[in-house]
Amino acid sequence: MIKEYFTDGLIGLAILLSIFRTDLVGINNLINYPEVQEIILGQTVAYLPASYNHIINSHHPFESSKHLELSNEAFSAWHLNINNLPFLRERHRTEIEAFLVSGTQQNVEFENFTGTPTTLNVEHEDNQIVDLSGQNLPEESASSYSEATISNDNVPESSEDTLQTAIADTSIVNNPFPGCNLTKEDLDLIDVLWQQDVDLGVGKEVFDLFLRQEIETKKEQELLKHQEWEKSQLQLREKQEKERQEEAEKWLKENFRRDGETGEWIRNSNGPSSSLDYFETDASAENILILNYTAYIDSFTLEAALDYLSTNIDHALIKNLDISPDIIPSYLSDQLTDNCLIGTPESQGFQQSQQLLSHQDSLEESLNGLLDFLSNEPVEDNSASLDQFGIDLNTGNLTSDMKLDQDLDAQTDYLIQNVTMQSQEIQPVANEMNATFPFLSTNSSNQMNFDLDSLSFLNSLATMQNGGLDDGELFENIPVDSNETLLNANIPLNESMDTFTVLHDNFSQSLGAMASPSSYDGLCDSLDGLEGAIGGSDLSASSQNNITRPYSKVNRLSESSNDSGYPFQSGFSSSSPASSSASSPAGCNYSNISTSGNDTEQDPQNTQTVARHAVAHNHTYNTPPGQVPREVKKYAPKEPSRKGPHSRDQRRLEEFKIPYTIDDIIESPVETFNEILKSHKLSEAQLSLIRDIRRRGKNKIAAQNCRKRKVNVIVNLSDEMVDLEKARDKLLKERAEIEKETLKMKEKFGHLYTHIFQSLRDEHGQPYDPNLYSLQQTSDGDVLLVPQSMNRNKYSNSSSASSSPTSSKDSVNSKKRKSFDE
DNA sequence: AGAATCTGTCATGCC
DNA sequence: TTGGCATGACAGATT
Repeated sequence: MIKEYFTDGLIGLAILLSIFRTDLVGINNLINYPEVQEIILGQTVAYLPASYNHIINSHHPFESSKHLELSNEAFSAWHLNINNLPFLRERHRTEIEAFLVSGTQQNVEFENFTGTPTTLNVEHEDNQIVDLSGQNLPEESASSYSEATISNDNVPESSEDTLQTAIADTSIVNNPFPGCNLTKEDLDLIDVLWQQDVDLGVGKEVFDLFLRQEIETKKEQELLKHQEWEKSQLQLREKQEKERQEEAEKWLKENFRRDGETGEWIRNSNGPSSSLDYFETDASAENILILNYTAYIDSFTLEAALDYLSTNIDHALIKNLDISPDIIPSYLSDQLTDNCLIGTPESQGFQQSQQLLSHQDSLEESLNGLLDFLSNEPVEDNSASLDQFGIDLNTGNLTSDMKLDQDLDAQTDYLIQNVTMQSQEIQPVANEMNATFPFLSTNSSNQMNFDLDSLSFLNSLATMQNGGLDDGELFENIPVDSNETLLNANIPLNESMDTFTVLHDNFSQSLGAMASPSSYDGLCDSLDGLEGAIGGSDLSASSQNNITRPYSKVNRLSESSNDSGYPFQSGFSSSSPASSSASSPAGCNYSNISTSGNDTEQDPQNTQTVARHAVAHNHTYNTPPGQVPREVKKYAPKEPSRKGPHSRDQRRLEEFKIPYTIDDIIESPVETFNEILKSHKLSEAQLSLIRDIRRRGKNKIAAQNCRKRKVNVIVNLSDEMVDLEKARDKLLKERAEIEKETLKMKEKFGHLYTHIFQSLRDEHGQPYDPNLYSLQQTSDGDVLLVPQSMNRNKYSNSSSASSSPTSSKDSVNSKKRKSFDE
């Protein structure tokens, strides 16, 4: 009877606590371990798992759902608050449901004895029920419970003397805890607590150690099962990701060729892909599409998402995706029919979508529809689901949390998939791009009303892709220090080129996305080169620049490696005019000399093509990590004036009348070189000179390669550092949000705790003294009113009790004894 | 003139 | 053992 007085309050408290626990479980599975639970929730040694739910369900499935708010206004408000917390809604979509078990004739005695038992369930998104009242008890346990109930019912309530006698008399004969080694003191303690009408939240039978061990074993088994399931899911995801990457890699290889030296991906000039041709020949508009895709997504509001889906998704595309129209929310389907199939102009569609939005019951409903739609999409690793758009349920906005530099991987994955898919279609790629990303289309004037004429640099890019762009032109239009990657979609993109400077950091990623995720590094690498080429990118066909343009260190490195190839593969073919002239004594021209054909990183077959398309990096290797490389000093393009050993060697070669150039000596394979040494009668001095020349030449190339590698390492580390800094910032932000939510929940918990505790009354109708009692929750979610003496015992024994479950159990017994003594 | 940078060379270790 | 590569260190050239 008294318990009925505060049952709902307890339920509320239990739910609240359970929510905390549920959330923690979501954060990390380690939380499930009892030891961790103890750390987080406090010791559970004094707590006893309840088993109302399963016991009653297994024997008396007469529970009826009951809204808790019906019986407690405060809880009602709280319940609503909890449900409306974005913290919960965003992460778990947790629903809170409580069941009040209604008694029947079969268990009315039970109710009389323990008050109204309650079971609390927190139902998760995946329909997994977290039962707050205990685990799945084995059938025997339930039977045991029933027996215990009946047995205890024989004991008159509130009759201490009779109870003592009864227990004393029946403790051996009718031991309610078969297999239990509880001492008489333990049993006495339990009964004293009963008589005090202190709700232990459990029946006496749960003191059965054997039963509790079984429960714990079962719990561990479930945990293991869950972990295995997660593992298999992870493997499945990895497998899918791998397949997707392989496909993308295949596509990339069909259309690109990797520069053996720089690792950059160079487009095949005669590649078979129509999509690439599309990108190139129709370049300006489509590259703009990619860029604006990222820009648009960045500030994608929910309204915009709905608008996009409702106005622009083509049924043809849906067919391609093998999506049944049935799975599309009806309102979307209607809109699709109206706008796409019937061909409503997009501007009109936009208005209609606005009306549509206004006709929705709520933004939330719209969102659910969207989520359903996206979740049914067969492209499983479609990472562009709205979940990743940082949807704020409170505002309906896709928040700017989705920083391009952090989530772009996911977005570009989405983009890549579609691009890849489109490349296989018969239709012109442009049409499909418009179908897939209509908001990127230049026709989507209602959304992105930019002016193509202002995007001249992209035209320049297209030109560059065709190999015709001088290295300086592109970046004169692109300020390179645009570190800010967030872009507000409200920025009118047609204003000026300045708008696109903000996009610059995303530029490489977007283009990388055009290729494939697996090629992302390669393309990004090359585009990083674009990005960092402050001193002018090196398109290595810089022979045309040697006179008119200054060249940097990068130039020199690239020239020596990219231009050369390996001209001596067939021996001393180097008496070719080019080589000879390059290495003539008068022309110790480092910018033209072909000395680095031995570069192991390059693909000799493609060297010439690579040289035309290669984009050099700004490898200012003295720049400390994290620091923007300062402008590369431009060396005068004049002929090297110094009279280094190279020219001296050439002169000595002539003096010795050795009919080979320095390049011949350096570049020839070992076999050929040895044959030359043998075939000519050379003096020791001549041989020594030739060997020295070869050794120095080889070492020079090695040094150049070594320096390039060093620069690359530094650049990569710098990039990595930037990424890590961004990741750190993101995590810090997340932590701050979580702490904020936690604080909020703690506050609510405090209020609720106070409310419930003040509502409790003892058998005399007096409130419990907060100094003597406290409410605590077990690891199973049960809420107990625990005398402070037990707390003190618990804390005094905490160091030894928390080490293992076994010691916890031992400590339970000792505490019970102590409490009994008191 | 001096600092910063680039580049070739040497020495050394490793394969 | 030899040749080649990688790399630190150094010095001269260049800006």
